Amino acid sequence: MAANSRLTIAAHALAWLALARRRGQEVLTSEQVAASVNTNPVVIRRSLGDLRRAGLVEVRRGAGAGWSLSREPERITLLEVYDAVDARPPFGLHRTEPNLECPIGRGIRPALSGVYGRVEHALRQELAATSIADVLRESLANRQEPAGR
Amino acid sequence: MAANSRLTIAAHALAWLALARRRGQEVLTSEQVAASVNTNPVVIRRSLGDLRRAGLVEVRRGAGAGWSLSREPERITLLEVYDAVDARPPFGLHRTEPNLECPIGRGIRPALSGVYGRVEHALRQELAATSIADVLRESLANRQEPAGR
DNA sequence: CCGGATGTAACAGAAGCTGTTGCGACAGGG
DNA sequence: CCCTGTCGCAACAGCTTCTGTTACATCCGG
Repeated sequence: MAANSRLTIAAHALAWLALARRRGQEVLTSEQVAASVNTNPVVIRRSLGDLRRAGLVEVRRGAGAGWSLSREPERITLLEVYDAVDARPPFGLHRTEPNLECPIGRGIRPALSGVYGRVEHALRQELAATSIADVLRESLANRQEPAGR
Repeated sequence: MAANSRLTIAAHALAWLALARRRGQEVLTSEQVAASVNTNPVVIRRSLGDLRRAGLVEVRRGAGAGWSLSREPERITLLEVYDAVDARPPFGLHRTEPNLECPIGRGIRPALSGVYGRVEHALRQELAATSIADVLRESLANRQEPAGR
């Protein structure tokens, strides 16, 4: 499973920030977020750094520093997160140029680019339909009760 | 560009087989296909082997061996090719389990699975809308004339 | 049988992602 | 003014995946 988990990590961090905000805690440190995602704080700083450059979160430095959402979670879509983390597109073209002497080799790349463009568009539409608030709500609805307690 | 070019390679090979069939040449060797894709014949055999297991192409062994389409290119969709080559899904979940003590960590995975499932569904619908015959037609339409001749 | 082509294993190189360490930069509090 | 906690970022290792390559066994039409 070496697939892209960047979008997952970023969405997790944002949902956690959204929940903290709702609970009245304005900022979280990268270490606090990392504790929930179960990874290294530097990984979280990298991810939140992408989101900061995209204007989705804000950071305060110095003592008492931490991260907070730039706007309400209802107005942050997964599409924005997807663009912010710069995930790799699902399909790539030939990594070496096809043989241009061949009629297929000559025209296949624009042909597939068209198809892949439509796929990407459909993917983006789906991501745009879900907000961080939706993710947060779904997460809270889906949490199972602790097994034996 | 380490992205998945498997679908691209397979679609290229199939379009080439479709064109050869239209021209009256029933079978092509992996070497002939590799010459158009501009890669190693073993790469093509791997790819076409996937397609053979999915029933999209047939292979004849022995002398005069080679590959041919199992059915008309109009009836082979890119979705079938996608399933045959077993490309990786665009998004992956956490590679380490999130912290289950945290309300987000507990419910985020099913929440994101739902979103990712909808994305995958949209992607599949787009791929199902394009056939190898479409790819062939688009390729022939898009080939640019040789620069100076 | 022979020859040409496939099937498949094994390996190397390149690239990407994650995790980790280390250190400089920054700012609020004492 | 310094101290301390936190971020920013570079660098590196480990892992995995993908592609390309070589090598060799297997198959089967002529």
